[in-house]
Amino acid sequence: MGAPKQKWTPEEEAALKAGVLKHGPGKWRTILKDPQFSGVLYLRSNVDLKDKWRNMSVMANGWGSRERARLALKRMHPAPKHGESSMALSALSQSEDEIVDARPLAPSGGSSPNDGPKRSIMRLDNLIMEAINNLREPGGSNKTSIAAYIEDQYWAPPNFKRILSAKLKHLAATGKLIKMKRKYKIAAPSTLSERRRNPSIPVEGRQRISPRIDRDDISLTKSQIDLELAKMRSMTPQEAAAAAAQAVAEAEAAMAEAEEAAREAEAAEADAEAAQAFAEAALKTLKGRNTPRMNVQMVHV
DNA sequence: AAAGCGCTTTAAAGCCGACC
DNA sequence: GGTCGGCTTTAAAGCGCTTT
Repeated sequence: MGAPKQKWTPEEEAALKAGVLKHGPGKWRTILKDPQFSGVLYLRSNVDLKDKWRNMSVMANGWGSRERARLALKRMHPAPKHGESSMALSALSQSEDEIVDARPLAPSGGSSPNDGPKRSIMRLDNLIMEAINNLREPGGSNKTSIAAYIEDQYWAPPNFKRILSAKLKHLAATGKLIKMKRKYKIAAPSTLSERRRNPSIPVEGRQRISPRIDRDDISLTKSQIDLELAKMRSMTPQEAAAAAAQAVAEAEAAMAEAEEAAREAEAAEADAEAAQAFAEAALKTLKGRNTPRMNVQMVHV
């Protein structure tokens, strides 16, 4: 790894958001060539834009930073002491495990995801095995076909592909699946069939689950993004360019205000509680000042 | 050109022993 | 018992290469 990390500045992030609003996600080269954004993004490649957008999307889907997780944890379990922290974490991970592997995937056949306890506990591990089993593809099934099968049979969360990738990687690493040329085969079918006969057999021990997955219903939703993109598409190129430029300017101004608010909060650190209340109040003020479009963009400021 | 994947870097958090 | 400092672990973020 030769090149040092090049951290994204708020201006670059704002330009990226505006570029995606104007051209749509996936048009990274187009965004880079756009003179409106090239001045800010001249240090970035199309791949940089793709990666950053992926990370930002992850944040928007609720895969928050550790800071957010830590704050949430503090609110749930205020200042766990030495020796108590493991208890608090285990309680948290338990609920998350239920949510992550169980909640998002429920049968789609007209029934709601809350269709009763017997089908509420469906683990992604089992679904992957089921998909590979039922697809019966020679040489195994690739991630796309597995995802297609599960999405066809069950309701999947917006970030399902990413969850699936991580899970496939984990299963391959633990030897439950064999990966060959991007295709996955079940390594130990006997174990699976035994588990089917006796569903009480745990698939595996409690996994450490990231807190981000169960928050895909907060902040920016896909429908909101689609709505905004549809609005942009209905505009003339001039209107779109003007709106994007305004978005960049508003985002920069909002971020400057947020930074100022943070500085003021730090100055009030004599009382941590008071500082936190101040930051939240400042955030509300910022959100209130922005247009509806900006509210979408500023969700995870 | 875009997407996917795997790796490294970095920073924060946790752990633990030494010291007062 | 409390705290300080060093070490380890973990996960986000960024980069490079490969595949589609």
